[in-house]
Amino acid sequence: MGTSGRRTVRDLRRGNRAMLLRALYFGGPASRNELSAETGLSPATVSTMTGDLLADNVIVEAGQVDSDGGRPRVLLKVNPAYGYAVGVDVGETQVKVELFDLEMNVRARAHYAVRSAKHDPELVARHILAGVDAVIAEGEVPPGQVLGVGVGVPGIVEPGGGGLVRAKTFGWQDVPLGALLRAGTPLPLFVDNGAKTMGQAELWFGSGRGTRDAIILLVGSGVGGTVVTDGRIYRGAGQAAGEVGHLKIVAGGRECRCGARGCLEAYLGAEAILDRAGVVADSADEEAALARLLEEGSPVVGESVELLGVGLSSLVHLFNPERIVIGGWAGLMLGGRLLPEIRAAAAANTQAQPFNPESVVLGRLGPDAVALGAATLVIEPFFGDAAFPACVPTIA
Amino acid sequence: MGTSGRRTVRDLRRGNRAMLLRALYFGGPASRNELSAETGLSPATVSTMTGDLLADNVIVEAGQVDSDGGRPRVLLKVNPAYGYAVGVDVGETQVKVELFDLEMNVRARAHYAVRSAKHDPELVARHILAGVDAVIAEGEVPPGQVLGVGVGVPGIVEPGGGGLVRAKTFGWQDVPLGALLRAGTPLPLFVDNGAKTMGQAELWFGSGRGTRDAIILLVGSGVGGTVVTDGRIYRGAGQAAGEVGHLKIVAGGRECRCGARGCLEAYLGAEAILDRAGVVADSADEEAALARLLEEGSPVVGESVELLGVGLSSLVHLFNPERIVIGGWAGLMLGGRLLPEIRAAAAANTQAQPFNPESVVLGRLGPDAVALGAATLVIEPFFGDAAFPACVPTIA
DNA sequence: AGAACATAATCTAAGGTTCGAATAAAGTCA
DNA sequence: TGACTTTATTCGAACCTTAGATTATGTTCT
Repeated sequence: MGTSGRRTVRDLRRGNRAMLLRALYFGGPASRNELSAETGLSPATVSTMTGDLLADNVIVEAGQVDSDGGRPRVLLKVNPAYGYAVGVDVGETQVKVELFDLEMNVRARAHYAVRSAKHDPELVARHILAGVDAVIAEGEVPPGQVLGVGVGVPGIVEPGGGGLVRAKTFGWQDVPLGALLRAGTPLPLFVDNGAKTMGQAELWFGSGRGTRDAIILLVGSGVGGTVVTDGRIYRGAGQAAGEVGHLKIVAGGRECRCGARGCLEAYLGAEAILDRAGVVADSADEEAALARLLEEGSPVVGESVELLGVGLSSLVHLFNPERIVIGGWAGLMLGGRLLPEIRAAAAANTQAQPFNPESVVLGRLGPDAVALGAATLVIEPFFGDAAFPACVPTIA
Repeated sequence: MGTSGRRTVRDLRRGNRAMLLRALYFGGPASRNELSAETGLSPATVSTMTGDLLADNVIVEAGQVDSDGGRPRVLLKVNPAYGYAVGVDVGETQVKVELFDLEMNVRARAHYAVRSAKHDPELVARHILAGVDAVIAEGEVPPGQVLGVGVGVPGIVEPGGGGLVRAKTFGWQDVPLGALLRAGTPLPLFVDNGAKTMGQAELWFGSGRGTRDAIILLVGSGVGGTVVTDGRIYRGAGQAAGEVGHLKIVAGGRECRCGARGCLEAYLGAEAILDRAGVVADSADEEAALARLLEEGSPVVGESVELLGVGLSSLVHLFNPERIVIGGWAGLMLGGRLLPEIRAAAAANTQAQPFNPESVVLGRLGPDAVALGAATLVIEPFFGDAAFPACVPTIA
């Protein structure tokens, strides 16, 4: 089984081109010589290939480096203005739309507040579409240069390319977001879980950079996650893998908003922590309330750290990751003060296999990472290996 | 990052050859035409390639199928006598050595009883080496046709190709099994965790066949597991992924023999179940004792099913597998009577994402699967994609 | 200033691969 | 026996990468 792999010589070239582009994108500006060493391709191949890429305007020259006795190397880099990607973050309280160039500089932003608890799908779709138009106009991007729109949403996106979203806690039950957006724009569309887009952002540009096997935890109001295996986000058979929030840590424990018992999310998101501490807070006030709890040194905080350690230990035993990144606003708040304690709790529960506590680190990207990661969905196919079509499908 | 993928045209051919071989190995006898359809290669390529393979004696003709009005198709299959693989199962009570042909028929067997609780590494190595010689002699295999020896051991095999084994519960602490064996045979050696070799056996020939994303649980005296992602066993950054036995299901719960608390293995292996029921049993009597417990309908059994359901639910949320296979003697004993209850328990805890209870199935291979799977380690490189060197490293 | 040297990039010829189209092979059926 | 069908092979064309030679563009020594 597995009819994967390249077949013909032209696939070979496509793959090598993607590899070169990847090396250039993640390896910063580099000379043709360095590219040759990095990719294993011969200098001749690199030369012809970069020639093509320059002609296609995908890459540009980026100055040259002083020589030490020979012809100076001219540096190449991906052309940031070759194309642009729109990233959308559909959150609890707002819809954020951002336009990025290929270097992931933000060129334009648009925000739309959403009255909390009410997330009318059609309204959200209208916000997104309006935002896309707005940022493209504001960014003064030539039409035709927008490569696509990536959307990070709560919940699970069903496989199949329809962009059907199931997010019980968000009030969405089989919402055809993909179809709603498809009707409003001709641009390529990608819809994925927001925790995964954030994970991809941390993987590409943040604390997960350079790892092949990692886990990125998103601890906000709830708990989400991203599993990285062999350098790519693992999505499982039905695009639903990595739902760390519903990892069970206490059999028969607290009831989770998903309906089951003992989920990590029933103990660990900001909502759960505050609830356990007996604090009543609106979702807008959660941040301040959690900060207060931390300040007071509530015993609930200590328990949360212990329980997080238990969860991390499960993840370590199952995935044996090279690194674990804790992100999300609540995760960063907790980890910012208590990272040593978190590491210790994870280590105490991890006896059956080697574990380096320092492999647990904090995320480096802020809360904007969801939109940033969503935008990476758009450009991933360009750099991605066509032999691995495991990325999010385009909305048909 | 990721300098993977094919580079040159010759790699292309190697990859296509492997793909063809894989199609032939798992797709049973097939005609050239079917192979062309299966692999996507043109008939011309299949023809030249099969020509090579026939000349190399890797494949053979396997009769022909009656035509319905045209030239009959001649069937091809992998030549079972092209080479042989030895599989070794290092268990608690014995060392099992078996010789397989490429069709995985057993050609010879050798067993060595080990006094329980005492697993002197050098003695085990001597048993293995003696067994290898014995089965090769008994199987009357021409020397030079043995492709290698695969060994399934308890515990974790460190990465790096040294075959260093850490198995706390087995009494092994950094045992250089690879080196011990290397000193006694020139054959290619592969050492891997026994739960993973069993998993590979179920994946290739048993209940996991045909899946790309699966989890295979080995419930015996303890609990082990195998995670299959994208059709291959996932090993993580340090070859230690898939340690399902130490997934935590009760924070702060029962102490596990690994030293931590609340592990699945502290509740679910035969040893733990009997212990929880207050039954004292030697490892040789475990099987009968567990059967008795089941017969009596002890409440501990019901609890075990519930806890297994919790564990399965965690696995589903994290991996979103297409299938979960329950294997191992205790798993089969439990599942043989209580599969519906296990499925129900898993479903009850899985609210946050789609879950088909019938994706939980029982293993189809008996306890011999560990040795069988160990033998697959030997032949995997032949069929494996060279672009994915993620398999167990050869012992240097 | 000019020659010698060093490193980077490109060009050319060669070897290897898959593919499409034409051709050969081996049957069935009327 | 001859027409038809289906399977397998052969051959030339189109591409791709590479090694080695060549060209380009510096530095450094005399």
